Amino acid sequence: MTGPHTLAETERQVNQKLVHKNINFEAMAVTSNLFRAANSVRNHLERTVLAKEDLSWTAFVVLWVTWIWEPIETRQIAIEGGFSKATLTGVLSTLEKRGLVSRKKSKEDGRLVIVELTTKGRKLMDTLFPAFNKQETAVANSVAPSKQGALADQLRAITKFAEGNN
Amino acid sequence: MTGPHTLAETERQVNQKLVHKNINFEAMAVTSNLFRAANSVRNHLERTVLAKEDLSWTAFVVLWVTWIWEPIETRQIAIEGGFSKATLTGVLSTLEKRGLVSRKKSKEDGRLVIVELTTKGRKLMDTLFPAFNKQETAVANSVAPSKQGALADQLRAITKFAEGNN
DNA sequence: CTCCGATTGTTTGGATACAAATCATTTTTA
DNA sequence: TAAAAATGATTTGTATCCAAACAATCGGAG
Repeated sequence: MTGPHTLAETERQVNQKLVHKNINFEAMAVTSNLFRAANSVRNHLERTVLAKEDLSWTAFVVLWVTWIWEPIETRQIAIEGGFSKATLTGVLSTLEKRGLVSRKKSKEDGRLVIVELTTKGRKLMDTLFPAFNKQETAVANSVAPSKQGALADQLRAITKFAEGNN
Repeated sequence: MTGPHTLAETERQVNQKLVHKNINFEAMAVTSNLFRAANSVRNHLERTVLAKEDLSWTAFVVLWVTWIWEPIETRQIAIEGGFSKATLTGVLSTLEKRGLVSRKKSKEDGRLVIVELTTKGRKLMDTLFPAFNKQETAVANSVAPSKQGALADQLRAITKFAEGNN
């Protein structure tokens, strides 16, 4: 009977439930739309770009970071990509099995593992990233190009705050 | 030796690697900062608000949606919360075991399951959500209050585009 | 030199999420 | 009305991710 609610309906209901509770609605709108946007964009990019190469989101991020920085130490990939060392180990093994990256031990420090793209991996990124960026462009153009720089700045500010350990 | 890179270093390296490839850097900045921001905010809220109640992110979203709309059908919780029915089934079972929500079959349609908060669940949300919203406010105030409405609008526009099946 | 603590990558165990198959119920079709 | 299709929640199997424990290595302090 009651189908999914429109955004407007939801906001009305939320208001009615919370109006007497001294809630900051504008802040709520910022964060909830932040999550919605990030999820939908990720799904969009996975669907339109990554699916046909059978790459998970994290696998793509690993390839991307490696592409930019290679040769790169694994710990740095994890930091740059924003996931744990444990996750990285698994993803790297998969990518290595598929012949897209190579691991080798560091000569200066036997604890470190150095990662590079293989020729195959580099060739993949040479075509994959432009396609990815084309979709990024389409997504970003949902807001006027003249406003995109400011939007990125605001998101940076939010990240900076949230990463400070409050 | 090479520590984690600053944002500025990363951008310089990316530019150098891609400058000859006709890449839209501004669009790239929008999406990458969107993901960074969403992740860090989610971690921040989990750490500062949800951890002490031992609630996962999804569990909190389920409680929130139910709180606003109860009594509510499960399929609607899944749509509103943005996750699959399968995921919801598991989370609901956990929350039910902890005495925070109750399930009952619909009388009009035996396939449907109706969810409500228990008194305990309602009491939890009465204190938990204001605390949550306080952190949302702190996060949102990373950008000037006068700009927050526009930011939310831009994020809505991005979501709308990315959800259209292109 | 030799311990001892720190650092790094991997393994292990458990949580989370989803697609596909399944079961129960309702609605539609003939 | 009886069979078939559709709908909804759950179960099952699988993939992803992380924290904590672990093994290997490094760098000092004595």
